[in-house]
Amino acid sequence: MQASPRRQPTLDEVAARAGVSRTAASRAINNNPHVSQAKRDAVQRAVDELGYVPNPTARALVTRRVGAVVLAVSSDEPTLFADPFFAEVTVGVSSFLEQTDLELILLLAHTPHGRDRLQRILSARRADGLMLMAVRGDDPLGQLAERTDMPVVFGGLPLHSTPRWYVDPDNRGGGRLAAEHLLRSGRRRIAMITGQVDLHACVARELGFREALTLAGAPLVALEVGDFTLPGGEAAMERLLTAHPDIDAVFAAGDNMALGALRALRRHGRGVPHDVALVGFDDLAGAPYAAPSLTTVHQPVRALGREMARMLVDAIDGQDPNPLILPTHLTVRDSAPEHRADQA
Amino acid sequence: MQASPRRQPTLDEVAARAGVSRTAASRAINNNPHVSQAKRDAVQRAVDELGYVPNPTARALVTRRVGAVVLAVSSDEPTLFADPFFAEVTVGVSSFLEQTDLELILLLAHTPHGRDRLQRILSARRADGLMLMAVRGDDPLGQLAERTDMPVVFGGLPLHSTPRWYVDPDNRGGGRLAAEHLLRSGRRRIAMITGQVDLHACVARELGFREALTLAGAPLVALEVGDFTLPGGEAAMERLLTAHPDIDAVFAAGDNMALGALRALRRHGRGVPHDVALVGFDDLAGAPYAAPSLTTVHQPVRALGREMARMLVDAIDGQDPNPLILPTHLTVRDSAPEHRADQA
DNA sequence: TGGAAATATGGAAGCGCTTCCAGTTTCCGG
DNA sequence: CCGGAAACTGGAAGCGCTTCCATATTTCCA
Repeated sequence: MQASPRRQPTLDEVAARAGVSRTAASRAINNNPHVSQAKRDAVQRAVDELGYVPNPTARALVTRRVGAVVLAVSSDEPTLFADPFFAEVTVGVSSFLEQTDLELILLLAHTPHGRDRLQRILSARRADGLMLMAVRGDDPLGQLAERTDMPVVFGGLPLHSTPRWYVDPDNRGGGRLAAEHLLRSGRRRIAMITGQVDLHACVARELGFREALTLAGAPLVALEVGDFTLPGGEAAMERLLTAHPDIDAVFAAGDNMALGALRALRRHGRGVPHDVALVGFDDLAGAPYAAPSLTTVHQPVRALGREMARMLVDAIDGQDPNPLILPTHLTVRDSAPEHRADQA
Repeated sequence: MQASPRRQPTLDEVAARAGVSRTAASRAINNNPHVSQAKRDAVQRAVDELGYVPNPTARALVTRRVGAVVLAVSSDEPTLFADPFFAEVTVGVSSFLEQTDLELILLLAHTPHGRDRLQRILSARRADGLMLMAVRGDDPLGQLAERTDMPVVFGGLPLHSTPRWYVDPDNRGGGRLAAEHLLRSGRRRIAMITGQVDLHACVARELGFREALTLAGAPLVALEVGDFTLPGGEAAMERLLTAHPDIDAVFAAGDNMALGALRALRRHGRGVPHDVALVGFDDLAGAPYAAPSLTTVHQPVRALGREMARMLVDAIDGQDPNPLILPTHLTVRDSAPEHRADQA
């Protein structure tokens, strides 16, 4: 390995030094079988001596493989990505890609201009594949993704269609778990705080939640809409408490909203879980640290990212991986214990 | 704009259609002055009709500009990036890059293999510039970054050297603010929870904190080491309470650690702020939602990312931007109010 | 009105790599 | 010792774009 030479050595120089043709050098470097061991060794030596590193751009030009994938998060508020949820997904994606030689291009498209950029990236084939997170019902990204011939993996289903490749947590099942748990612990005046209503995840969580309530013959006393943020959850809880002061349980479709709700409950002097039991969704890192610690539906966020990446890589390799639903489970903590008596 | 043609049109086809040479077409597209308006228009028309999008790879091959920058976060635990802090920085970076036509390559280098990848990216010039976050004292990335001839912007100073380009919050000043606040509110038995000791940010925060204590003639009763995580802060607080049950104030060098500490304090029945006042650092989104809400040193995290990106772009453009220290300020909330009496 | 200066133009040479294709060599069984 | 299969080898043709350079064309002022 040389100490940063002024100019990167090229394949030609490697070939010359190794005393082989450029073709042979290229083959040796790419493990193409049509080279003798002798040349292979000679090339290897030359590579080491020169500190040669193939120019990915030149390679991409001819192979038509860029060696990069895009993870796009579309939202109106730039803040969305700051949600630990996305960070965790990103970690998952990245941890899988680390095993490949694909790079991760992160695209936070929160303006029309940002979406244009994604559009351009797609039409210019600046990436080999695309992961799309949490597409809203009216998001043009959905159709945009359908039109490209680049493999696209959805993280979370879009609202109105079922794409070929997606990874989705079992939102419906998770919603059901939350309801069953609250019912089991004796709650009957149950409300819910959902997220953006045009997000499949919210619809599914609500659906599952309602399902279980209906099965038990319990009503959903009220439904308020938040936006997956702490202040959003807080405001929704405020509205809930104003309109229905007698509720004894709340299911928030996201931990952040649950944490926001917790604050509103605290301010209103409602004891959690004594007066009101609270269940979140996500099981983010902060959930055990809330006061009281948050009972929540756990979804494997990092695995979600990892599997999205794996699926995309498979798709790029010309396979046709199966869509994936990841299991959720309930993590019981203090904000909604098994039995009401535990806390009363 | 065509409906996704089987093959992307090339510059040659645009030129042919516009009835000009390829050279002229290229110039028209790149706003090179050496083209007549007439040809410019003709080319524009052809571009529109064909839905032509320049091939960035081919362009990069000749211009030697890749059109991408790397944001690298190096750490042993893959979890680090999941810290809302980094997510927020990323949002800042991304929001600036959105105005340019640079792409953001995210590299979470938490294994030796990950660092190799970064190394390869640098030597293969797969990016035009590099942003490096929170480099630890012994991190090989530091030297690696010095050896490359690609512009490198540091987010947070490295421990032992002062790079040419960096953006750093005023950690020392922030530490000072925390100490002054605690002293002002009448605390005297003060401890600190720092992060990794080979991180410049921690050293600087501690330095500032100690400075202000010394100036007031107050001792630093104890110092425990955490790792910027919730459990890390919790454990550090446990140790603190065991060894020094009489402390009446704690400064945690990060909000996550402060939140962890809060839990330990709660478990030990210590009232916050009545028995122990708690000050964090960062002012993450969750700080106002803790119970009690967290007094903390605010640092402009998103601005940090934005300025890193701006600085890098300037550096890539051949300018020599000045390093930047961003101001911090104290956000007073309930965990450490102005006056002890407020809460007693 | 005559050129010098300014402006426009396109041919051709690459950027660094992969890969087709047409040979050349090597290896064996007959 | 021969012929064909199998294994190598390297020349050359691009991938799609920018840009140098030499050549037109126009402009403008003395």
